[in-house]
Amino acid sequence: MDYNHKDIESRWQKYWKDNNTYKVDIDITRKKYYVLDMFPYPSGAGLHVGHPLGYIASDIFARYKRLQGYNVLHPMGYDAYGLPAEQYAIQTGQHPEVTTRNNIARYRQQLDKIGFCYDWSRELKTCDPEYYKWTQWAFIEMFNHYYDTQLKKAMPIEQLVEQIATKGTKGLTAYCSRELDITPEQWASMSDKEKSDALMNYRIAYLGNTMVNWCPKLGTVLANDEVSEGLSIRGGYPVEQKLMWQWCLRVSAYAERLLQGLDKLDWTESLKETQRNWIGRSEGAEMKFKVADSDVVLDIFTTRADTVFGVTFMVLAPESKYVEMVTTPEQKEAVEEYLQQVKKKTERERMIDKKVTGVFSGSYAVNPLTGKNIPIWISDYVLAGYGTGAIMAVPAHDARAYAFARHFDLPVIPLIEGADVSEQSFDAKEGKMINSSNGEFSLNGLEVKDAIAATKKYIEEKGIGRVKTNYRLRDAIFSRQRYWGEPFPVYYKDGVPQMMKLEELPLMLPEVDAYLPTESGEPPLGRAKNWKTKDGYPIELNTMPGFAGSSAYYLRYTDPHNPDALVSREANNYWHNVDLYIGGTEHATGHLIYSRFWDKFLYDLGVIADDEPFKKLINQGMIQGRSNFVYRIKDTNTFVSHGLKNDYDTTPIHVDVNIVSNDVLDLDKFKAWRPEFADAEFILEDGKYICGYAVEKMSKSMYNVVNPDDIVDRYGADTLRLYEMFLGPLEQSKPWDTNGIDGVNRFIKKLWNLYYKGDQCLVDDSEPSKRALKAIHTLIKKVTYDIEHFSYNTSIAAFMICVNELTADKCHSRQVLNDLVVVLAPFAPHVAEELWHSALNHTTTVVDAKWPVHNDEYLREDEVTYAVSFNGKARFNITVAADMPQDQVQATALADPAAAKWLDGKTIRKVIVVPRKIVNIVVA
RNA sequence: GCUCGAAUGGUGGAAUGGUAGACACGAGGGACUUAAAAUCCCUUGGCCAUUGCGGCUGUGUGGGUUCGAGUCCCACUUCGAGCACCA
Repeated sequence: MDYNHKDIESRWQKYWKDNNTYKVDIDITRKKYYVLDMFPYPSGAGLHVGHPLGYIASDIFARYKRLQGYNVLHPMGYDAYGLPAEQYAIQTGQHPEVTTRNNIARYRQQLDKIGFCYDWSRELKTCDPEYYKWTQWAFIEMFNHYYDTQLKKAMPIEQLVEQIATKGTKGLTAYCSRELDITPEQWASMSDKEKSDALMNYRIAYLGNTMVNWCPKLGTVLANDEVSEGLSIRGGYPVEQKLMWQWCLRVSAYAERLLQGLDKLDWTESLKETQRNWIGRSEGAEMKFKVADSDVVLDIFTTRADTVFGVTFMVLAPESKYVEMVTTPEQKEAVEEYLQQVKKKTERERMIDKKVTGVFSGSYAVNPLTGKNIPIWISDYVLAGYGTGAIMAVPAHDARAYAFARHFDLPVIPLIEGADVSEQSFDAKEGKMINSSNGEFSLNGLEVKDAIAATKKYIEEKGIGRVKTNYRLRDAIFSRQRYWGEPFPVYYKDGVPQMMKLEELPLMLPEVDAYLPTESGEPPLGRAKNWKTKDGYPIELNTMPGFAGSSAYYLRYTDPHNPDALVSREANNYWHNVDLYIGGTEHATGHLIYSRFWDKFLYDLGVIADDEPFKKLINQGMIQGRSNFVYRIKDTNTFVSHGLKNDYDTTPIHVDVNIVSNDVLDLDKFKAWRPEFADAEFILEDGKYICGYAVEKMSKSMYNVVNPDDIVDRYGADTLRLYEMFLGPLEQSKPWDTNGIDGVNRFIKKLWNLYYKGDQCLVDDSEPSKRALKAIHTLIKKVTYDIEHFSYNTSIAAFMICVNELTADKCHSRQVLNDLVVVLAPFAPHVAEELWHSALNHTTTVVDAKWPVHNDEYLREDEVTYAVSFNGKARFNITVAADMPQDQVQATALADPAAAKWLDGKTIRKVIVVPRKIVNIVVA
């Protein structure tokens, strides 16, 4: 029989399913290995060939590990909550659950065709109440904990309450939004509402009145990672800053641990760097500047404490709380006008508009080192959300302050020797300090680095300031004004938020009559009937954001049906965290930060055993589209082939890549493609119509989407799997080009035809030749190494070489095929399984076989050819016994008649023998 | 602007500091076939030679280290990614 992928693949997929071949359970006799893919959001468009790239890579690794004897957990599920389903629901009125369910069914169908070894009994969906019960639970736990800066971990809020009640807030070691000053007596007399408000300063999940990214078009707030350059990532709509009451997660409390944790992770440097940037640790000092003739003290943050002597003005963010305190009556009108002006601008306008704007507050601050008065300005170039929202401006050594000073004609005092500040500021942190002395304390002559340290020490001693580390990482805004998300397990009693009890969970997402905000502007849940507790208290109307459900899903897979816990201790102790995580880099500052945060929190609670979720992470590259073009001659219906298009005035038109093969257009299919092309005419070259091409994003509108189903149908899943891996290095982005798939398809056919001639199976028990043994053991060695290093493309090249060798050797040895099939099984499981049973007559599945170990014995050569070179230039070859010692190789090379020509009386300075490669003779 | 990564044939891409271009696509030539498809064989970085062996050159640019550099170091160019009024 000829190789028939349809028959083989459907048969084995059914077998695996019927026999639960890939179901795994805790087995303490075997070591575990956990391989995870970033689960997909099931979009309406289905999978294109780019999606399975990472899944195939992880599947290969999972199968490999299993063959090596590990108990491999390899699950799959769906990130089912999300905006597209909701927007579709708004347009059509169809319940998002219905569209989500349909999309999931289609995804599953597509995935099943590719032959993955997922344990589907562990499948999960984030919108499943049995799952989101534990998302809600984690939120409640976050509400009930604070972050202790001394112990560096989350602690129960009751402990904090007790401390405040007995000792007040003085000396608390709790990470907080702002420092409070409450005595035990005051605490005792506070109302429930006041206490609740106070505690919101400490809770890890808290209700905060914070500046948020509000996207009017989407009608919801967005997290920082969902916004780029002032536009929403989804949709690209403008985002404005707005003060709103929102649920937040105190991710910033974990900034240092999130940063430190990166060091021990096996992730790519670039991804770790991205996270480091995002966390944005910066060491500096917080300093106090008294306001002249007032009790107000400005706290500012600076990384350049050394430049205090050059401060010529102060700047406050327009949103800063200080603005009100320092504005003088004379300046009130001007300040208010400026604040109005700033407010009108969107975040994006504020960023794009590089014009220097600002207004004088009327007040002066006192430089703590010089005692001089310096004006306090207000400008939107200072951000309210970073540091203290107030800065000391040193125009000589900061570009933004310089621009500001020049615009408003403020003085510039250079502090570094030789720095020319007549045209621009000198921002570099190097050079010797000048102009920096007040008689008592001097930095003059010091290097910048030493000056920073000296100043920090001095201001701490004098109580003017303190060393402070700031982070750019902000708390995560956790509320979304949407329908299709997890409801908050929160209700309000006299305006005080209360958490539901665990036994009341899951709090099910209610039905609504429409998915839009209510007329009064409440979120869609405002439409739900009886959205209150049984005691009649109103329930929170916001829902949770997308990252809520994806933050701990990897834990749930290890114990997916547990009704009593997110994950049992037993399951967690066995499966631990993810050994290998594969997914796109687009989640670098979103999911991968939140998940680490969530994990660390659960670790603090003692619920799980590891303080990092993903030990090793591989980012597969994006598969881009490869679009094809036809060239229509202007105002005609005639199309000219790519090579001749320059002779005409043409317009390029995208053409469906599925009717193009090797850039040659199928003319009949083109005419049938769209009615307006039915009577198209063509100008051909060499009898063919050659299309142009370009690499673009894979998308419907470019007609360059390739559906994996079509590939599987035509070539088979094994070919698809091999080809996706053969395209290039896993981590690299590359365009999908169906040209070339014939190569790997031919490989499978060659393999098949090596062992089958018609119906006759050629496998025999003959002793394999030396050549065959060398071929197969080279393969085993190479593939083992390559899988460990995720270099799948070179593995596949190794398979091709091996099969070519075996074909040339006419090797039908059972022993050789046995090893070949096992190492092939991770890559092309269906054809491997078929050969395993039909050709080798095994009764177990290849899945349970044992990974072979290569034997160096077979790789050893009898003779080795060395290239003999003189001064690095290759001249001739010598062939000697493989085990000849190096000095003899040298002697042989020098004694060769060909050497005489090059030696020719010259002095030999050195002879270098590189084992099995080169003999280099250095002559002078 | 700062940080990170990349640059190799017509194309995708191989090369622990050791004969650059594995493997595959495409292209050209040939075999089989009435023909096509499929399959198989040969050639395929460039230039020169091709009655022979072969010779020269070549991994974005310019330097350096080394017996020897695609690989290491320095400077530059281009492209990609991340961050970006973060004080």
